Amino acid sequence: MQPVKPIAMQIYATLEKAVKQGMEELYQISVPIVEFQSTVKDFEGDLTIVVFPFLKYVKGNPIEIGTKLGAYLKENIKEVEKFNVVKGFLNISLTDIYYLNSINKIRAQENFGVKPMDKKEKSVMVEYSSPNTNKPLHLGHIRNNLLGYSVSQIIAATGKKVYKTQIINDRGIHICKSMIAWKKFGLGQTPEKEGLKGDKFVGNFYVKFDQEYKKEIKNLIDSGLGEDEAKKNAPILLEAQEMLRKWEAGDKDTLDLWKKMNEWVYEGFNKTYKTLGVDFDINYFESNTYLLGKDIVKEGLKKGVFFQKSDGSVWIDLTEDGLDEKIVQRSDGTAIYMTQDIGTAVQRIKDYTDIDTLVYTVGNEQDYHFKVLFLILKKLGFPWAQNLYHLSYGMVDLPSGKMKSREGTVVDADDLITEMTDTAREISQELGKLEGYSEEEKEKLYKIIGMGALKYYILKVDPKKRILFDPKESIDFNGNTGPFIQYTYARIQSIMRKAAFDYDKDLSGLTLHEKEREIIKFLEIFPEAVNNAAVGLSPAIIANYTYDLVKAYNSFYQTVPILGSEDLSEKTMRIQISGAGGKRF
RNA sequence: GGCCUCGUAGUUCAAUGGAUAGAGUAGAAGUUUCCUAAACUUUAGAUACAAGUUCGAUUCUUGUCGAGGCUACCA
Repeated sequence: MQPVKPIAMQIYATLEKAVKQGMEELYQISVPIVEFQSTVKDFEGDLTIVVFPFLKYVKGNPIEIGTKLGAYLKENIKEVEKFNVVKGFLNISLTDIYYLNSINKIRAQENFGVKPMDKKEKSVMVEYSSPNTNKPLHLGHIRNNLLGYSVSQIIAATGKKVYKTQIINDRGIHICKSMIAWKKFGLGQTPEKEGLKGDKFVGNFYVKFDQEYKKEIKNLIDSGLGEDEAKKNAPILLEAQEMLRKWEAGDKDTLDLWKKMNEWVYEGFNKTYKTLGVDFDINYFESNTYLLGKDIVKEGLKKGVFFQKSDGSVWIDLTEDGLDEKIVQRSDGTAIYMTQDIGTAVQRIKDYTDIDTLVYTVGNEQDYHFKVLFLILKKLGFPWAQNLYHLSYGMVDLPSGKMKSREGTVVDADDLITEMTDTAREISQELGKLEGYSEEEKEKLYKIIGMGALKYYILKVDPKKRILFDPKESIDFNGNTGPFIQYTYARIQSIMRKAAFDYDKDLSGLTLHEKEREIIKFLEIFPEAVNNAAVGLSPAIIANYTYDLVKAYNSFYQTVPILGSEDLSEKTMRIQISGAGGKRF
């Protein structure tokens, strides 16, 4: 697995310059780009220069060109120890001294040398989660939350300030349904009295509403009504709609109940967020934003970006961009989802003048919506409109098929978290790994391990791909998993505790094991991996990178025999490597 | 119908246009005087199909087949 190929980064610039100069001297041509890649195992060398592209500029045999170039590099660059040429590939071996210097430089750098993506230093706002307040979080939210939070962390690691936000869908018919059901069937009940998490408590009433609604429909049909008529005229639905009208009119009792039920839900959400390890800097509530955007529509109409149909509805024509016409305001003058999103984006830039980039973590079923949204904002002429990103992710499938709340095939977030922790407990006890810890410490560790497994399992997959999630079998603790990485990390820490050594020892004269060089190569490209992940909005890049590094480390310590304390050379080097790598897992 | 995304070992996932397509797991065979064996080593196993561009294609283009999504005056 090589999402980012291990290439000795620190010598890049030197080599690139030398190659260009070499081609100039040898063939009197200038090559604009030098292509590097890591040398494939089975061939000797650390990094490889691809000669083929040079054939565009100079006629000749790639092997001959490679050989001459290799000789030139060996002559002029002291870090080049030797070289060989296979077909059009010039493989270069670097000296141990180079790696030793490199690891020292890496150690000295803050954050392992991760550089900001660009120098503008504007901040970024990342939106994720965006739940409805009528039911608990599920597996889909877990992928959303982990992706959004992880991307926030990655961008922050590149030196930018990140604002994490969620937009909470706290208004609308769905919450009114829960409210009506509570009034009818649960008056006086509270989550505390029932011993339930607040979101579960409210979600149960949503389910109850649906049951009652179905019952009423059936009764109406039995009394001779058509199905569509019955669906529209079920008394409990009419009550919910009436409640929504009251809410919009600002009726005090309705608002009080609404606030109370939402508070219960938030309390439940916050517990889940805390366990997942995600948090937010700002919350936006739809009850505050759902009227936004209308003034912008008015302005856009004036500018001619939008047009009005005879019934008064407002549209934008995107046929030139290969899309359709899209409505942005209803004929009765009210806002729709799109209007609201336009307004909210503008509002966010107003609220936080230091941001110029918005990232939306939303499932790929809304690809079209965001394509349109971004296009509209561009046409409206906002300068930041070119920095809008939809972090689109695939659905989470179950072995039984798609998750459908109506069919009861939803995996509840809290249940899943509990199950992961339980599995971690079982396996740990079976292996007897945690003897000597207190019960409290053990429980804490089970949670860390279980959540590590879940997070890694979700994040290692390319966001845009669907995930097949088998709660029983898919989550493993062996192999390419979170616990495997955690375990390696723990071992590295253990070395750090046991071995004392001198970081400033003169390292000249040491020789390196082949696998040590491999590990150093990974450390060298760590900044690149982070930046790639930030640009691609893909934690999977870092997950896979980390796994490769950990695997290289494991392979190393199994291969190289432990030396006596009198022979510090190899041991010291190894400890330095693990020290540098340790902090980042 | 139109548009978008995805098709890689039995299975779950990798691979800036580069060399012999990598890992985990499941299968077969091994390793423990060793910083914690949740490990390591060996072995078998795949690019849906067909054209095209290229020195070179899992990657880019087109078509076919298959899976999913979007195509609301819902959010």
